Amino acid sequence: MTLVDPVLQRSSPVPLYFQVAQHLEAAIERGDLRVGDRLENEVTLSERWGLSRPTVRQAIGDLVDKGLLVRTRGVGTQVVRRRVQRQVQLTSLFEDLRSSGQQPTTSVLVLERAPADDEIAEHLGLPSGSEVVHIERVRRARGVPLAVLRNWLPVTVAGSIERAALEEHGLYECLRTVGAHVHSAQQRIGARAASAAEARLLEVRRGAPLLTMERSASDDRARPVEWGSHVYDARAYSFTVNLQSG
Amino acid sequence: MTLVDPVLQRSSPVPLYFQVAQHLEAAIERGDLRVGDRLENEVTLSERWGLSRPTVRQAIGDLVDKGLLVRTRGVGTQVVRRRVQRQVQLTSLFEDLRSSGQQPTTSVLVLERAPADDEIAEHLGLPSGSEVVHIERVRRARGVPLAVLRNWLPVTVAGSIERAALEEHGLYECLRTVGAHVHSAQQRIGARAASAAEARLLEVRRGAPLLTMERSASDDRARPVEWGSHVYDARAYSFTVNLQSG
DNA sequence: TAGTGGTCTAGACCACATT
DNA sequence: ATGTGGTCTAGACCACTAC
Repeated sequence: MTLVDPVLQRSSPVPLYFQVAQHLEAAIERGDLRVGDRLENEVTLSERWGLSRPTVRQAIGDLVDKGLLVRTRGVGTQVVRRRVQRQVQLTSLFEDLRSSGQQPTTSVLVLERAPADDEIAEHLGLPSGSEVVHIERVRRARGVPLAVLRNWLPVTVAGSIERAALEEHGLYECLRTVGAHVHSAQQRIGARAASAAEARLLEVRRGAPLLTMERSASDDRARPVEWGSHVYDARAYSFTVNLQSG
Repeated sequence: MTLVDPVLQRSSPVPLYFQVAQHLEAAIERGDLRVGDRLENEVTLSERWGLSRPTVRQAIGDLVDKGLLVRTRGVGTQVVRRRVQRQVQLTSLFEDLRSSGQQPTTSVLVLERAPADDEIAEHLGLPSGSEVVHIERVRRARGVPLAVLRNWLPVTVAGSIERAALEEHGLYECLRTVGAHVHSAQQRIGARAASAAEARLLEVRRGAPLLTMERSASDDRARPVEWGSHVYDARAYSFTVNLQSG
């Protein structure tokens, strides 16, 4: 037995199944349970830990959903991955530089209220011509521009966002501090040649390959929160997408 | 009450919670339940349908995971989306043409066994120089080439794949018929300028923007199944990525 | 205060994979 | 034949939201 029993706190507000899931996830992360290892069966675990089987099952089920475990009827439960993978990650020179201690920067070109044109209004589910917050930013590393980020948000959501916050933190971080929680987003990733204006902003030649991303984001009541249209220098950025059971 | 009761078949091998989930999903899809509508509470539903509350809860939970419903404690369960969204979808001229009745084609340039170079061997978790299956295909619509798809697979997985199958069906479809089930995949999406060779194959000018995708796929025991490196004409393809609770 | 979902129990029987 | 996960029941109490 390499798996230590969890220390369960029944008085804690943290649900028991969650405590168990955290314990198992930590054991996998630490390497106590390795890829390919089998867990003991659910009945044995629940008896040893003094829990009902459904409670243990819920914990295991959560880790299955996270992609760390697989259950096979008649066989058992096995570890298949050591770490949780994020669904989508923008792997960028910008983040690499930040984590390696260098200081990339974000400068805000535009932060204004303006009437929405038809396309923006449609994306945000607002009447055409409604006032919206329009943000335009440039990301630079060592002074070299790498990305141009353009966003439009309902005034009700982003009316109080400040320029200084946007230069220090990501947009979603700013939205959280204002109480807007993004629940789901749809992104469209493509590529195209740089227009003259984009080439000027990004200091690349006209026609250079750019990675593009358009995004619609909504809160948990399906209300539109943000629409964005971003372009990235293709040499500096790529997207990583992780899929399961496809 | 706009929601019709489900017809439950207790003798069916289909689980009750799944029958309920299908019934709710169909009602949402049909529009009987619209975005914003609230379900009756779980206790009432389970009593009316002659099921235990956990069974009804599991059905609702599955649709929450699919992103169709949201549950809020003290409030209730609401519809937030009408259709299930696929996690990642390659939206392409190719698929558009197929669904509009036109006939796009896939031609197999290469289907061979060859020793893996270091990079391929690493991606497939094999010793360097191991024999692998190497596939190279071109996708065309109306005779115009739109994508070049290059894949490498372990011989144990793809040893019996045939040229004709690859010209008729997608790679993953072929893998399923051979008993290889892809469980998870990691994709890296980027952009770059077309090399001379790529420009020739895709009939674009050298330096034209291409959308690129590299993919590692594994089965449910975390064994590598496939590694692929694809390039797409950026005018014809884009990726759609759907995120939740991010 | 009333009503909702969130958590938990202690069983039961079944389907499937392995031996 | 055995052991595993898959499904299901009939309750219980709690935490949160809205009024």
